[in-house]
Amino acid sequence: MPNDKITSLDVAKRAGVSQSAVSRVFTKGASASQKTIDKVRKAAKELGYRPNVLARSLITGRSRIVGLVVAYLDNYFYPVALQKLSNALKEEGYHVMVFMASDTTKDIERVVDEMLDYQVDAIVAASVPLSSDLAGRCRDEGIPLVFFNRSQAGENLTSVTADNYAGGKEIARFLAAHHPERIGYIAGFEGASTQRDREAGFLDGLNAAGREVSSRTVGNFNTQETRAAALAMFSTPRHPDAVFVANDHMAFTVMDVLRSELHLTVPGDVILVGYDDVPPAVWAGYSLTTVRQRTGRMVEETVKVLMNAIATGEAPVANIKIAGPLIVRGSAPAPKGWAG
Amino acid sequence: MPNDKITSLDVAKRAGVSQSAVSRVFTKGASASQKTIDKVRKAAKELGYRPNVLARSLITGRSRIVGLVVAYLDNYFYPVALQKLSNALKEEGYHVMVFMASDTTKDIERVVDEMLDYQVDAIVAASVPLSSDLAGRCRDEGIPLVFFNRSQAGENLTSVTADNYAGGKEIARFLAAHHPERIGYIAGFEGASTQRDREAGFLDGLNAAGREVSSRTVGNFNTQETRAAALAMFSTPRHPDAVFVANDHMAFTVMDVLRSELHLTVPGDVILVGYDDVPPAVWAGYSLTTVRQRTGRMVEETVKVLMNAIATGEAPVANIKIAGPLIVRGSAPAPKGWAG
DNA sequence: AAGAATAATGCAATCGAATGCAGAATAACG
DNA sequence: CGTTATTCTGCATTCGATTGCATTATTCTT
Repeated sequence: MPNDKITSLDVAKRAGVSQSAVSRVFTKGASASQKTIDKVRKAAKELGYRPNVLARSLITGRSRIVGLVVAYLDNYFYPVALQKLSNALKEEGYHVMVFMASDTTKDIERVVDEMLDYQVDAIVAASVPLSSDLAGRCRDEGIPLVFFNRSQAGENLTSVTADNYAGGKEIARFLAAHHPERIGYIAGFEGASTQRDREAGFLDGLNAAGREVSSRTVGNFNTQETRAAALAMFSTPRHPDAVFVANDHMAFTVMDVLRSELHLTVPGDVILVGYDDVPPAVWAGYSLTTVRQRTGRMVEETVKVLMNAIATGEAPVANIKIAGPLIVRGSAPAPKGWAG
Repeated sequence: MPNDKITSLDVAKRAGVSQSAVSRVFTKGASASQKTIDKVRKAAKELGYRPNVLARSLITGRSRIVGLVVAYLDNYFYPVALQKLSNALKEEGYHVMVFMASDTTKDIERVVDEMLDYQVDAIVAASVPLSSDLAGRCRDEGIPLVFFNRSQAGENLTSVTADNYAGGKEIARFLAAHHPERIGYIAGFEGASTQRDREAGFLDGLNAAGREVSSRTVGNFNTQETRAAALAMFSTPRHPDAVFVANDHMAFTVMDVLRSELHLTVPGDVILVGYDDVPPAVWAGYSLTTVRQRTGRMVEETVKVLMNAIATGEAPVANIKIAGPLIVRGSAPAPKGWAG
């Protein structure tokens, strides 16, 4: 109640200069004499003044807010990414506003509206399918948009993803080297580019090794369906003895089903590989062999693209792919002669 | 490039009304005739107009932004909470801006400054120790502040937490009912109220049952130290056969150490209870008995308190505790005659 | 149908800072 | 030391809305 809103004018009065002078001191790139700077800084400190970002945004037309749209936060991958993104943007003087979107088109549309209302300077869409007209809206408004962990084929949009195709291929090479009897694949949500690319790489890789998938079911990136998919695949005597599950979270579920419900051992009866390398993959209870998503690099690239787009005003169309290594752990040990 | 910034003035022109009229149509609580509303809505739709939230904030003095400070996002508990908080606030027309803070005082101070710069209407501090002068700053600025999942003793601040004391006590009752030989406790970071309250409840509960802790080590809420703490506690032959670990993530680590490194079985050799009920607790690989934090309720209460504080302008001092049930799973099955 | 009460509207000021412009102060230079 | 080139500074305007006030249009009463 004592001090209600210190404005640049208050500081100006106390420092004996004009309001513009105060503004200039706090606007980098503006010119002010050392004497003025000192006076203003001193007065500002005494009053506890800090520029009102919102007011500044109004006139500069930049809010320094980046909108992040996410559908789920319950896949470990996203919180990790969010954390890194937030930190990286902080370095650039930007901040993240979180927008949750359920998967319905209607909802996503509303979310985009809300982001525009807040005048976000850029949008990061993490695994959220923005329709092309929504993406167009953003382009029209001049707001750079990056798809994180999803690419949208055909349309010239910017995306940053893991090199899912290469990863899938590497997993194929790895599993084939074990010379298993039968190879299975448990797919994620078919609409997701991650799913498609991983599978495509996997199939091509198997092909190159003269192998193919003997069994395929769909887990849709959720626990319930994954459990069903695992049961369907492994309830028969001639089940696969090697399986690639499209992401880590599904892989955990599959492993649980194998061990607890079907009394199969991993890696004894079945060797199993996931994708993402989320934190629990390293936990001894799972010790999952998987391909790492290099979240740090992905975030770095995302920030770089965004900052560049904001600076130049023109969004570069690019599909950036970050390759990640295969991390060999207990669920699928290295085959004889495996060099990595 | 075609349409650069549609303002209320553009809409006004097209609808043949004054700019104030447009504003009134989009400001709820303002009066406008049906005719005007229709004209404006139509023009707005045609032009794709939406009010600029930042401009509005400037004059109303409310940004409709809630600042969330978090230190870690790598404990599953926080992403879940964030997701719920974001959704709950969306209902109220607010949005969450995320601020990551490392544990250093300096950094937290900077973060608070940044939040104030953005004119946030309220602050939620999740497990971050805001010093009392920082809290005072917020109070002075009239910004309601809620501690989420941490309480700060003595100082009259608002907090929303689980009823950690009661939870700890219940765990004691539960473990005592197993009549174990020796009972252990692995503590979290001693500066955290969650840690202190859980332990206090646990000790009092044991006491009431005529038991006490035979071994205590500290895991500090992080993996490395927890592993060391577990090794220290269980490397001796007369190790505890029942243990309460201060949170789930540490409990997973402990379980991993017991099983993979010390070749002890859970629950055969040791029964083990955690706290939080984060998603992996239900995974078959762990199947952890734990006390649930009712995140949904906690978030609800947080939002309620904040909205009320924003509306009335006066922050109510309250320490809201949400009790949560003990969830019995495989790591510590129900003892004979356990009713819950 | 006239007068009172209420609702709707436009005008103009305002929120807090950034910035173009023109004039003042300082620096640079010969 | 006089000029010219720079750097500073203040004035006034602007960003895109909201809102108090005065005025006009409606609705309600009787």
